[in-house]
Amino acid sequence: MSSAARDVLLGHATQVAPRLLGAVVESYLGGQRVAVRIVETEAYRQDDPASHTFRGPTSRNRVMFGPPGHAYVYFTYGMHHCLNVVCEPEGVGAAVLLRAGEVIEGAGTAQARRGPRVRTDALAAGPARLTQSLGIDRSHDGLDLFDAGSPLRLHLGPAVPDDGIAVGPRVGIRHAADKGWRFWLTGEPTVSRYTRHPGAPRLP
DNA sequence: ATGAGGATCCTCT
DNA sequence: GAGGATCCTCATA
Repeated sequence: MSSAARDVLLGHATQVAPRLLGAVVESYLGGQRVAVRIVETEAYRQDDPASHTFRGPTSRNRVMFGPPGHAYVYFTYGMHHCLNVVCEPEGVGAAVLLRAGEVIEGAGTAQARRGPRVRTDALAAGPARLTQSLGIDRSHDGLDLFDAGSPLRLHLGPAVPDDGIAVGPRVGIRHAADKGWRFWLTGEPTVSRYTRHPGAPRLP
């Protein structure tokens, strides 16, 4: 990984999350090339009741405690996978969930994976939709996103100016739903639909 | 060994 | 806006 990328990823998860907006995830999984430009992210870290690492290392979350720049992929709701970029120094359990993006390469492959009726804007407009378009599952947990030989890579772009970024509460969680740890690019049609968890308190 | 719940999505009303 | 799909992971015992 370049020293510039390293500097970005070593930061606090809430700094890294907005910095990943506009970055491109490139997948060669399944022998097909699909690239997605990220438009929505969420920060998760160890001192955070909503994070998988809140109760310490387990076999599932161990890569979140590893070096930054690797993929943390988890399985949820009995059928969905979600992709995170591990951040902060090794030993700290922190990552950024990639919640939504725009398919910019391999739309035909993404469409085939998602189904023929899915609208173009919706191909990767959600964390599980994004992994499905990219062909990601639990077997890809731990991949180095900054290794030139990896079938799954992350390309950082320039930082987006603050006035192009919106901030709000994270989606689908019970705990710490008041924190503004979700970030998205304003005016993007591929941002996921916001569905507040039934048990979550409202923003002040 | 067991049970509850989950960083979601789709379909239908 | 509600409900079901579907199974892994973790906590408790």
